[in-house]
Amino acid sequence: MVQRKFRPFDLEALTHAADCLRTLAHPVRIRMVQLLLQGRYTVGEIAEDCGIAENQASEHLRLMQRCGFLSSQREGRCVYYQIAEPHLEQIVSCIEDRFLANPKS
Amino acid sequence: MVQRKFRPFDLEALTHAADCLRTLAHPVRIRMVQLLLQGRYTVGEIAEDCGIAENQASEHLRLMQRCGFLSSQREGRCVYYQIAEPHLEQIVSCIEDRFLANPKS
DNA sequence: TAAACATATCGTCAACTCGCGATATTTCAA
DNA sequence: TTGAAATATCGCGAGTTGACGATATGTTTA
Repeated sequence: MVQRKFRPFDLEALTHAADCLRTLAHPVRIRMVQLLLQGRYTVGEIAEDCGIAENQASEHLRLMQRCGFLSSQREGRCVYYQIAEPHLEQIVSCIEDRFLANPKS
Repeated sequence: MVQRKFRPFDLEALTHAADCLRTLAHPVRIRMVQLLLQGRYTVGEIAEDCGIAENQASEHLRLMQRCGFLSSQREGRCVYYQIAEPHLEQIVSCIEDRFLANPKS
């Protein structure tokens, strides 16, 4: 019976949320997160899965790392990326439920 | 023990999901959805809550209506907007959990 | 019908995004 | 130490987004 209190208009928090959402709002980046929810992968593996060039993959990954979604470690020549933001699973799950589950308009 | 089957790369579905996400990825539009989750409101009321001009509010509302998030009816001079996509509550709830609950970086 | 109100649309401009080729950096192997 | 592999960064150009003032449309009241 907890009435969700209606938040004040916190422009800064809303802007931060919007920035992070926008970071996710790209077909390739959603795909990358789906892949990385399965485990850690190198830039090359991710690029191949998404069918894009390595430099583009690197750029997308950098954006998502910058807003805290991903982290990376270098191992030898390769750099492994992985999910760093635990809420991503829930968020992507919502998106899958609505947009990627059963093809509806 | 259901291993979530790893989806094929469906560019069209991913693009649609990304388009809709991008529609939500704006501080004012997130706020509008939060407000409309409480009930239906007119353009003027929404504009005032968000602290923006009516024409801008109208534009934001149009974008969200176009991708199926909102619907509207005219009643007299006023136009009422409301949530049309049931999944929005869940999605915004995820976003609030992560970004709007307790102020963390 | 004219004026006022509520909303919608248009045009413009600055800012940002994306893809892409070129180049740089880091690491390993020969 | 030279070259190749893996990744990152840069610069450009086309396209998109957002804010905003101006104008248009639809509705009610005088």
